[in-house]
Amino acid sequence: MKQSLLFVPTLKDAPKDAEVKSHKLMARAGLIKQTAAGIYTYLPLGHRVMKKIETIVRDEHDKRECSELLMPAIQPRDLWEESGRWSEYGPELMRLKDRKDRDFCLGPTHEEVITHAVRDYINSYKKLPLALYQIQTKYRDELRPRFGLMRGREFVMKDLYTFHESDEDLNTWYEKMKVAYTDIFRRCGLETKIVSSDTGQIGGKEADEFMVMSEVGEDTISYCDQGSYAANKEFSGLSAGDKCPECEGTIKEAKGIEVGNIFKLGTKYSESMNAYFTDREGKQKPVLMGCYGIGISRTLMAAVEQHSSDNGIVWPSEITPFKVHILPLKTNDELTMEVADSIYKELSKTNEVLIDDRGERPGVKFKDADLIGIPYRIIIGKDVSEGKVEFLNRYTGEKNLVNIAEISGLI
RNA sequence: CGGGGCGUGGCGCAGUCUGGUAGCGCAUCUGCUUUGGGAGCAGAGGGCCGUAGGUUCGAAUCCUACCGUCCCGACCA
Repeated sequence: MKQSLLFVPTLKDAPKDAEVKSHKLMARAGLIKQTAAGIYTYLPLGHRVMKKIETIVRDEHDKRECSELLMPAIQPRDLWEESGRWSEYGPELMRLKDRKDRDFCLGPTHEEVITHAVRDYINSYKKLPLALYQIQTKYRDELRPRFGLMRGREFVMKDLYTFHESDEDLNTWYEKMKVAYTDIFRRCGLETKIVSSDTGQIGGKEADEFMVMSEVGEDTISYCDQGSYAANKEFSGLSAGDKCPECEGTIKEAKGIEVGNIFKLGTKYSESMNAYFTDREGKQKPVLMGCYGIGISRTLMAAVEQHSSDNGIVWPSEITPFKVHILPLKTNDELTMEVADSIYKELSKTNEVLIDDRGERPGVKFKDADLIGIPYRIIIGKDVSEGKVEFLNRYTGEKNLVNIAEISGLI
């Protein structure tokens, strides 16, 4: 891809309303642009990374026999009356009316819609289990949107819903998805800590959150310095210095970004919304449900927060918008452009390559490239006349002058 | 929703206290010179000063209301 055609509006100065590092960088690197409070446009580079994250999410779900579907963002009031949440949810629910004055809401989550979608079909234990997910834009009219993509009023989320005939089966899937989530975040370059949590507004029995340790996190995690115990401080009530409830260790505290959560919903929605099936004994039972969320846009932000300095991002390999960045320093030099073009064509056969074809000065190109954060950089400069270009590995910081012919072997 | 900021060309800001009709840096356009870390010189274009009222001969500046936005706190992927 030619950089001149990609639309990467980089900024020298961060917009003044950006506070945390990742927000500043995402604005400066031309990944996102704020449209309203808590509402953002994903520019081409940001969008590419989002798609990479979504690809990983789809891969890890599909291989565990989950099926993707797509539900509406606009949801009718009736379904929310059935679950009781039209009145329970409060002002966070974005409500609107159609021209006939009927009530709707913009979905903050999809338990109602998914239950409605499957309840007529799931009439027997033979139809279970079932696992359905979507990647979709969610709406929550937050009291206070915050920190760029960290807490938006509109955000992209993956939500999975599972349906079971027994607790054992729900537990099996719950554990299976726990592993899937850890894998997903690891592939996104994020190490997560699993902490047990309250079930909150969604309701249900048991829940775990996936936290990325970070200074800018909104949650405080109480964790054991020796064992594996970790919980959201808000619910556990444990503070730094307390004894671990599971072993001899001592509790410590850290800030975390919640990038995912999983819930055992039980029968909250199946009972209220009449999703019953006939079990092996011929009895009518409410179907057991689980739900599992991943904040896709928040994961994007967490990745930037973790993999950056003040000068720019260094993308984890699986979610980088491009793998290779070619910088021809003199765009008006024939040899430079010839070499740049041939390397570009060669590498593009098997890689995503961005070439900075703009007529900018070297300094501008370097600064922008640092910001944008593509892991491998090929600089075509002075030594091109001797058949050499510079190869920079941004993970290691290693810079080498290499023969043009050797380039493809290094990627 | 309470407390505190901020709103002036695309971005970052000065000017507001003490009213006199808008300025700086970057960016943009033209020309020349430059070309390995956000170039130099010369010239040019671009602003309902958040909105609406009010005070005044005169308002970016003073008063009132509203809107937007950010931060801190109470709720949440």
